[in-house]
Amino acid sequence: MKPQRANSRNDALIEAAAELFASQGYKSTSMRDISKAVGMLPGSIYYHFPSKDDLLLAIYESGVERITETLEAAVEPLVDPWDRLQAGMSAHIRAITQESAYTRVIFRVEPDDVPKYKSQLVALRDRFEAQFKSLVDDLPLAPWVDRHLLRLMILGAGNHARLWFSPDGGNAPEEIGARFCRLVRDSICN
Amino acid sequence: MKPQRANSRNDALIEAAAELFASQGYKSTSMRDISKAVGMLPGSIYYHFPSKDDLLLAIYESGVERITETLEAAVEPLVDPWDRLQAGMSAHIRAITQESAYTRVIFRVEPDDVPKYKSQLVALRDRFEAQFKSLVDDLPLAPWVDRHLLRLMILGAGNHARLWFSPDGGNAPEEIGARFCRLVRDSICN
Amino acid sequence: MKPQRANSRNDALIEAAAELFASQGYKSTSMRDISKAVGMLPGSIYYHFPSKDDLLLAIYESGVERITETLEAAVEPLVDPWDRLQAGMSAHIRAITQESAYTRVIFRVEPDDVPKYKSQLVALRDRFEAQFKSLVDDLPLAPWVDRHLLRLMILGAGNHARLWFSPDGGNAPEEIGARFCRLVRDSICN
Amino acid sequence: MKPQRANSRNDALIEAAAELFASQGYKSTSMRDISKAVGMLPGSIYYHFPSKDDLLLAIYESGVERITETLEAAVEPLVDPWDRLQAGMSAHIRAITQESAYTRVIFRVEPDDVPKYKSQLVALRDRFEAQFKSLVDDLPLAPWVDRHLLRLMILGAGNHARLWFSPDGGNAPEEIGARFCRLVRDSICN
DNA sequence: AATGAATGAGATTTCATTCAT
DNA sequence: TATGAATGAAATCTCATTCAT
Repeated sequence: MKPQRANSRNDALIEAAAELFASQGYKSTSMRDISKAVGMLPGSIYYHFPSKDDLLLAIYESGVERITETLEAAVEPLVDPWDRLQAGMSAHIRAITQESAYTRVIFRVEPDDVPKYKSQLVALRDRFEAQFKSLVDDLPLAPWVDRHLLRLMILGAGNHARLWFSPDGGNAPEEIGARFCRLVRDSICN
Repeated sequence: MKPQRANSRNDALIEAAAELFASQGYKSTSMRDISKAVGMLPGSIYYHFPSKDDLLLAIYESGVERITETLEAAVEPLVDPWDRLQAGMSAHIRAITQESAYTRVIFRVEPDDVPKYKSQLVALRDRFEAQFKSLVDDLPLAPWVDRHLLRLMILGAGNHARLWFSPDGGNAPEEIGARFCRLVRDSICN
Repeated sequence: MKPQRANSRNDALIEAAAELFASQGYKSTSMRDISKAVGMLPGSIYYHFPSKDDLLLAIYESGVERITETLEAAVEPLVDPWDRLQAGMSAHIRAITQESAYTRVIFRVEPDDVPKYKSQLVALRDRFEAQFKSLVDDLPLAPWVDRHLLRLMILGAGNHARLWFSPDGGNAPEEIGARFCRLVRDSICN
Repeated sequence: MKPQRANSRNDALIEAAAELFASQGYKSTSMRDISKAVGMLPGSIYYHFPSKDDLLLAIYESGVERITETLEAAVEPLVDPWDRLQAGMSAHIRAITQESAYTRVIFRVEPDDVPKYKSQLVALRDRFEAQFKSLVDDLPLAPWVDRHLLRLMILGAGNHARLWFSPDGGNAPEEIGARFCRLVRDSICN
């Protein structure tokens, strides 16, 4: 059984691409940028991936796999629905702000940017968002609450963190997740 | 009394560009696309705008002007802080989903896409977000509430609507705004 | 008799163009540059000149007229052939370095830049250079001297001043002309 | 032992560009012209040089290297200062009129044409001109002679040859150099 | 005499991709 | 596995020029 050695360049490549896609966007990142970051020539990338679009697809897939696993792992040991939601929100924010570039790419690059794989990318995003469905569905909520909209609000709030979160100053993702959760949960009125 | 006719082509141009930037993104929209949409040759655009970047900046400026005015108009006649927040959220969602392309561009195109004007674009985004600050600051809230984070949650929830809102099926922006507001305001626990 | 009023804009135009051609070169100067310098729109230039090439031709013609007149005026009152040469060299250097842009254009812009008028531009240059022919022919020279080559040396030395002459520091054109002349005339050996 | 074959296309490219810059000027030569001359597509040039400006800089550098080496080689075996000057002038004229296009470019294309590299181009020109300094400084001259001006005269005379030299009719560069030198050296008066 | 708007050709450059080695 | 060289299409932008008003 061959060790993962063969994939080592492959991994470096996809990782460098993820970093660049996450920070500059998909269209603004050229194959040359990626090749430079990983110390190859542009043409060499095509030994590993058939096209730039496929590179993105691979990153999306890796990213979603990671974020869903992370989320599942964070939520699984907990029982109380609110605890589970809070853990989920924290994991979401962490993934979007601190975790590897893979997860950041998912929210930085829009499926529209890659018509060829648009449906796949949308499906991958959905796969991630679906995890929140059960978290919200399990909550004991007042009957008037629109669970669908609640889920969208939570996701929006989390995704938005990508734009304002700063790792240095202030709070850790877990604290932000907790606070978000409490804002949603408790009556905030005076 | 000569009407603003002279500007009519200019307006058509910027509007077509806004529409394309909003739907395809900045990088994916070529000057050729824009020129075709408005019935010019690509080079002719440069009579009106010195560069593609400047075109985007103009759209951002127009867009922020519009959205801030819309928001101000929606909020101004109201007195009760929660009513004002709800009106603001509704206006936000409407601007992002239904209103002219100008406002949609602001949330579709990221400042990173245009390094030359990044700081200006960030400042324009900030100008819009600042409007929510007073709306949130005026709310009568429990002392434990982090108003800063509350504002970010509201903005995130609103911006996210861009990705899931469908004009045909379902609710109008105003209804979504109202529901979002209630989710935030009331205790949702059972 | 109509006053020169009608030509006033025309003159400003040609002068601005000369200034730009002299400092940036012909190809590097756009009609827009010229129009901006004179406070017109690019299209308006075409009321005065049928094309950019014609503008250059007019400048060349004006320039040669001026420089030949200046040279003639400098030389005419003198009788001694060496005095006349010295005066001619001084006038040449002054024209190339200090005088109006018209004369500077002649040596900055090469006929090759304007195929359409190449022969005319060459002829105009020649017209100027021809003036030196008689100056050199009148010199009392040793029989071994190649007057043709002497003229070319003198012209080359003078034209080259365009590249190193500095109006602030150092000598006036007249002093340079005198020194050049003496270098040629006197035995310079020790 | 592999020969420099890898560079052969590169050399062809730079050589073709030099030929075109020398004959048509920098601005009048398009990348398309160059690519056609060397049998590539325009975009392919950018594999070898990052920009047209860099192409010119490379040519300037090669050209100055060649001309300085040629000049040094011509002068080095000689001892008598006047012999050395004569050899230098001959080499200069040959380089400017007959030698490869590289050297002709240096005097055809002005640093002003490439603002980005203006200072470098000026420095390269200066490097060449500096060689004449020692040639002139070593001459046994009458005390009244301005060696600085003498050098400028010699350089001007030589550079000017670019405009009138004809390889077919008349004299070889060496003969012109010799005659120029004698004009400068001997008293030319009758 | 000049403007405002546009044209059409062409400029430089970028970029994903290919392919022989 | 990767390189070196190139392709071909398309991108942004420039520019001399035109023309109705």
